[in-house]
Amino acid sequence: MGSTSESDFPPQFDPASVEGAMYAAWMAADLFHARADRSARAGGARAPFVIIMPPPNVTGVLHMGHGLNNTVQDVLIRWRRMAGDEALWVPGTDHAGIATQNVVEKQLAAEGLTRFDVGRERFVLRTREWVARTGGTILEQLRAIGASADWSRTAYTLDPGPSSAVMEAFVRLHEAGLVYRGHRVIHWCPRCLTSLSDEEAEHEETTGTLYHISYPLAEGDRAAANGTRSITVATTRPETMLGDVAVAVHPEDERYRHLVGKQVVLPIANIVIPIVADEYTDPSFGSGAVKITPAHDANDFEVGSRHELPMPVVMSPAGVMEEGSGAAGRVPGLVRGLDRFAARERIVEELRAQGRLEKIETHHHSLRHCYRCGTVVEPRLSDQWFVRMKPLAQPALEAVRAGRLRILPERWEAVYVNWLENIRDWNISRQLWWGHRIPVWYCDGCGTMLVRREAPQPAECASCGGALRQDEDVLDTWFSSWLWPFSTLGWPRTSSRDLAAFYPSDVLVTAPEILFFWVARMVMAGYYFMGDAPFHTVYLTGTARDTNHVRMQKSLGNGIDPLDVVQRYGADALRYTVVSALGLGTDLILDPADLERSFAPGRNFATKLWNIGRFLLTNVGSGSVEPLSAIAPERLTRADHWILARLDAAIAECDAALGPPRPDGRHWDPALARSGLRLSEYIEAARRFVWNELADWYVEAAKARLADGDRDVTRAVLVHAFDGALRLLHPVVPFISESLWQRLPGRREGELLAAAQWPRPGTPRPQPHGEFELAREAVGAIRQIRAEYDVAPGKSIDVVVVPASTAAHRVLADEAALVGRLSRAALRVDVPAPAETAAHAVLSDGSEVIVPLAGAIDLGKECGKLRSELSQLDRQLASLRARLSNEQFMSRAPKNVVEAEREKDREWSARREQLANKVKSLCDG
RNA sequence: GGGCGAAUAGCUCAGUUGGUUAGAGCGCCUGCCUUACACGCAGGAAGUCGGGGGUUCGAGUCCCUCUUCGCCCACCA
Repeated sequence: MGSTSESDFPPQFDPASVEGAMYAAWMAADLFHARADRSARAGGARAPFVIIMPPPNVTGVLHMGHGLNNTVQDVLIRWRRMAGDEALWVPGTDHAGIATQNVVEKQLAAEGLTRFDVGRERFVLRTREWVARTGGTILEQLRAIGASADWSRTAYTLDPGPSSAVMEAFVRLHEAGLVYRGHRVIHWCPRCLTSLSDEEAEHEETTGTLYHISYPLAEGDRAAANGTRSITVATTRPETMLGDVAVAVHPEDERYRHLVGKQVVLPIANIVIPIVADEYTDPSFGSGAVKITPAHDANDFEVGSRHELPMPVVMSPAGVMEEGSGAAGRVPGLVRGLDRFAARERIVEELRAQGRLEKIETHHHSLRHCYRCGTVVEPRLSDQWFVRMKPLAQPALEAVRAGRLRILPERWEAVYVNWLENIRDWNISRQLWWGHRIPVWYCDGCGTMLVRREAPQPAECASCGGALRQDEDVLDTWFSSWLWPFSTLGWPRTSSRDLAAFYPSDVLVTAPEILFFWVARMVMAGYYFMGDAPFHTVYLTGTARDTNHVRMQKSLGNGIDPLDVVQRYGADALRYTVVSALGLGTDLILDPADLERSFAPGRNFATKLWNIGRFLLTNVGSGSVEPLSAIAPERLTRADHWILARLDAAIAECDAALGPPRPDGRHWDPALARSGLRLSEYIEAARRFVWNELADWYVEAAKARLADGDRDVTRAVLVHAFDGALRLLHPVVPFISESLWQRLPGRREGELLAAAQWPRPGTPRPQPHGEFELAREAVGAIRQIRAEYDVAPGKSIDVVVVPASTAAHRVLADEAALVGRLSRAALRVDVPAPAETAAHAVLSDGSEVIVPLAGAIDLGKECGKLRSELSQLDRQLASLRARLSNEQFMSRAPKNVVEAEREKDREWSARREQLANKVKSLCDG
């Protein structure tokens, strides 16, 4: 590093040969490691800036969603690190209960085994080994995209620290009465063989069938029922009728009032059940009578409880028809042993045969599915552990309402609030083997229940000395996740320095899908256990989708492997492409079939940046460069002032787009709460500066001056401007920017851009740098004329400029050489021009550009062009003047708007006059 | 069923509290290997801002309505 010879500079950046070494250099400098003692909260001098990484599944592999998400986090962390914060990005992985267990079960299935064949202990061991072997791959992959996380703090949900946090949280909540054992109907996945939380049972619209079945009145009741022989119920799940314990009608439904208290015979099962009245029944739906199956429907469970009805379970955990608890004699041989869906068909057949099937209609409704495997969820009566959520939700709601916590894009705040307002208790026990085992023991002898957090497990019952048996279940994966913002920092050890120095964190970057699963629960846990929200900002990213806007998914084969992109175009190209496409709240649309095109923006930019550096560094050379501060302002040219002003503007735009890193105080100022985190705007401002301003104009202007002008000043300005650009760009394109920055003259040994200071605007430019704009405009006008009249690119032409004012005269005369060079023209100022054999253009200040092109000018065409320009200007002027002479506009519009319109009027008038004169002399003569 | 959001150039998106002639990237057309870059340079074409109505001196921006997409939530069997 540090050399600037041509041989170091192939025309294209070679990411493969640079990225690994660069990452190693950052690691060697320990740049990503945050120190608690430097945090202002622990006596240090720096504001902490903390991001807790959403822990990917430990066995996962990197996909585009991770690429997007972690790029955003890395950009923010690198930005704040440069800005002088003690920046901490905590990485980690999640044991992912069901997901991981499913994978290992699949491996077993390939060997013809189930987890029950190998037993709990060996299964857990095997899973642990597999995780040890393949886990953590994803964290390695994050390094490949440049993630600057603090790897010394890498956490894993099953590590001792986070595990003790889980036990501590469970026990504390239990002591507070917020964790309890509940007996009720929950969502059950017959494939995963576990209960699920409400959030894990996802709705999906489906077209189903509504079966109308007639239940005959019991023999003794027929006479008393005024001739009514049967009652019809409607159901989408006939197989559950075997578990029916009643038929319910609305208490005020005149059609059925006389039947309440009578009994019907449940077909197929041939059991007598009562007709009850319950307000739950909707008289307008179906027949107005509903079958009640308390063990297989959450609503029916409520009805059953109210009427103290039995609750027979007619299905096995795997969804096979069987006589479970309280269901003796209810499941006939006809369906026994059949899967629930096969049983449905068989029962429908049988009902039809018995003449009990009255009607079949299609019915649109939504069914719950397991979020891990997609299986239709079966409501099932069972005993589970729950967390009482209402008390926890209150502070989490308050946080958003009071502006202590903001969610971007803002519209998600309403979703968050709505969920918390209607929150229901959280089922946290899972009938799995992979996870944190519930710290509860039961004594079979005396029935005592023991809830313990201590590591040595209790051996025998304290009251009767009987043997203790630990609860078989594990906790929901999300029960460890919701503690993540503080369990990773050492909680519950209150002596943890990290906890004091880095909690609460700042920004949480994640996908909207887990707003409820994770984000809202983290806020609740933060308030309950730490007394403070875990972060002040939630940034919800969009989703990676293909060109048909279908979410990228491994199973659909429409994914993009970020590592593939890194290999082809480099990590910077990947990151730039992602960031530049990341408008707040917009999805990332990429074409998996055309990586070339999808990542062209990033690849093109990387090459361009590299070549700007290539030119600039080889021309500046390795000799010492004066710092800009040592150069007297009068030595600077218009172009120098201009590019320095543009740099300041770019810095200001980047800062504005990134926004305030944290609220000022405990609450977000409503005026600022929605600002910032506009990553695409930030990178666009930086791109525009380095490409469209520095490269397109200043570097071009500098070529001549490097050859025969004031070399030292030009070199100083080039280096200063490029240094500023690289600093602004570094968070997005860390590898290429660092690689170039290392070659800038004046670097001290070992100095790294990744640790360099984020740029600040310089002092305001003392000279009117805006004058350079007139020169740029002249260049543009001449280029336009050249293209229009097909002047050969190599051919130099004569150009005359007639300035509109003495100020314009001064500027254009000074810059004539530059304008000439940039437009391949011999430029003279203020010489009367030949009228007819020339092409004409009028600049915005009214100055006129005249290009004599003997023999090439089609006067008719030229006049047509000028006339159309004139008439367009006239139209605009007319509407402008209408506005200016409109009383209401003049009295109601704000002063600055009126003033701007007046200024516009002056400029346009000057230009209009010039144009009109030109048309008159050229065309009307 | 309830709630929310979106509709701007061929594609993906910007357009700040209503106020210049609605922008960018990719794609397209024309011409250029101008000794940093063809992954580039220069020039250019392309939008009745989804339809209709309204408020206003002024509407892509605010209101109503229709159409079409998307998202979240939901115990009507």
